[in-house]
Amino acid sequence: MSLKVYNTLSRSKEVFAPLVTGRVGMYVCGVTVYDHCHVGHARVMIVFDLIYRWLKQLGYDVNYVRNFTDVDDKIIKRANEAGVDPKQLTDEMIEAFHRDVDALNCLPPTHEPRATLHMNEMIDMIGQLVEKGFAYVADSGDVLYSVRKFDGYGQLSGKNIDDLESGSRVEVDSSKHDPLDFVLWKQAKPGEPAWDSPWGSGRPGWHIECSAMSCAHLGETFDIHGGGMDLKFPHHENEIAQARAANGGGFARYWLHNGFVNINEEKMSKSLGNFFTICEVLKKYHPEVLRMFMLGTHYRSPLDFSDQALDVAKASLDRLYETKRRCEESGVRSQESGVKGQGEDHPHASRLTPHFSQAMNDDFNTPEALAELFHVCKEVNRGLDTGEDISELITQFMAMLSLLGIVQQDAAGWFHGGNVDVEWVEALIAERTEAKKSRDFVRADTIRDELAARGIVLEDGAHGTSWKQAG
RNA sequence: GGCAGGGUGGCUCAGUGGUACGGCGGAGGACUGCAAAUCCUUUAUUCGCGAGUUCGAUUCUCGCCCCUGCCUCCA
Repeated sequence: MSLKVYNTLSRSKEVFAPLVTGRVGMYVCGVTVYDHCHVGHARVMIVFDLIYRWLKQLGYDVNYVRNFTDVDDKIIKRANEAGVDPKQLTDEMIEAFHRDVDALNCLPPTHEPRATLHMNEMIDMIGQLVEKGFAYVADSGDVLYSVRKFDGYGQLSGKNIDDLESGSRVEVDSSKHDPLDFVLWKQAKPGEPAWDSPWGSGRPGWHIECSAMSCAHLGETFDIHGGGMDLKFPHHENEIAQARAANGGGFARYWLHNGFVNINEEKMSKSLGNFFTICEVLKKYHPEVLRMFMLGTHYRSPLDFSDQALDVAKASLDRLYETKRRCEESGVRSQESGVKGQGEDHPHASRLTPHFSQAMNDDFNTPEALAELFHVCKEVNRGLDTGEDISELITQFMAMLSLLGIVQQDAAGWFHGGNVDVEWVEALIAERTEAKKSRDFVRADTIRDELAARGIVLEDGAHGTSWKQAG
C-alpha cells in the first residue's frame, strides 16, 4: 500500500517515491504579507498541513518549507498608505499569520524563510541566468527572463508560448524582448526598499524568490512543491524555468495544487473583494469547524464557502465530540495512553485502520478517510451501548482524530463553550436529579425547560446527566 | 479563442466496468417517566444529455449542453 499523489506535471496520479529514501523535501508557496489571510489561504495551510502530517505518519523525515513574500509592490503600496515602514507592516502581518495558522492547528513547518533574508541566493541565481544567456538587462534597467530561451516553458500549466501570446492580456512593456518575459530584478524607485546588486540598486521579482529559497533549503532537486491552483501559471511555470535553467536540470519532482475556496460558485479572492478573513470567521466559528469544513472535500476540488456549510461541519464535529464525551464518561480507555491522543507525535499513529490509511494514501482522500472515521465512530457508540470491549476501537478513533487534527479539545469544554454560569447549571441539574429520584417529573421537567430557555440541553445517560449549549 | 477541472439523492461529498461511501436533513422503531444523545431500519430503478464500445457503463470513447478556473496580481 503505497502513497499515490496527483502530479500536476504529468496530470496523473503517480506512486510517490522520494529522491532520498526516508526523507522528503517539500516547499509550499506561502503568502505575501501585506494583509490578513482569508479562508482561501486557510485552505492551503490546512491542506498542506494534512499532507505534512501524512508524510510524517508514513515515517518520512520531512523538511517542510513555507515561505513569506515580504518584498513586493503591494506591500510597498500598503505601507505607504498606512505611513509605516514596510518592515513594520510585514512583521505585523507575519505575526497575524502565525496566530491564524496556530488557531487552525497547523503544525509549524520546518522552515519559514523570508524573501528579504535570501537576497544573496536570489542575486546568485539571477547572475547565473544572465551568465547562461537566459536573462538580459532591458533598456529599463530591469533584468528580465527570456522565456523563449527555455525549452519546455509551459509544460506544467499545459500551455504553449504561441497560444499565450495570441491570447495575451499582458500589457506589452516595450523594453521586453518578448511580451511573456518576466522580471527577475527590478530597479528601485526613490524611497522604495532596495538592495545592492550587480544590476544596480533594486529588488527581486516575485518568482525568483521561490526558486531561490526552495533550492537554498531543499537543494536543487527536491520532492514536492505545492500551492494554490492559481499559482500554476505563471508563478510555478516561471519558477521551473528559472531554477532548471540556473541549475542546469532538476527542480521539484511532484507538483501539488489545491483547489479554490469559492463563494456562490465564484473564486474567493482579494481582487473580487468577496473574501472573509480567517480571524473574521473565527469570531463566529471554532477553528476546528473551519478545519473540518476543509477536510470534507478533496483538496483538489473547489470548495464552496457559506455559513450553511460551516454549520454542517459543526454538526459533524458535535457528533464526534459526543462520542468522545461518552468514552470519557464511561471510563473506557483506549489501549495506550487513555483517550487523550494529542500531540504532534501522534501517539496512536500505528493504530489507524487500513481503510483510513488507504484513503489517505490515495492522494490524500480526506472525505473517504472521514467516512471511515464515522464508521469507527458508530462502532464505538455501538460498543458503548452494549458494553463490549472496545478499547481497540477507541484507540483507532482517537488516532484518526489526532492525525486529522480535529476533536482535540476537551469534550466537556467543546459543549460548554459560551458564557454560562456553570455552578448554576449544575445546581439545577442536581436538583432535577433529586426530583427524578422522588419521581417528581413535573419539577424535573420544569427545571429542564428552564435550562432549555437559556440554550442548555440536558442528556440523561447511564453515568448521570450531562449538558451542552445548543447552537 | 487556448488550456484545465467539474456536473452523483432535499443539501453536501466520495467512489467504481457489474445498479452507488459518508455527513447533514426527513420518516419509522428501540432505549427513556417524557426528552436528549445513541443504536437499528428506511430515504437515488439512478450518477447533465445523446450515441458508441461491452454480456453489462454512472464509471471507457465520441458529440452536445451547462458551470468554474487559469491564460494579468492572486492560495
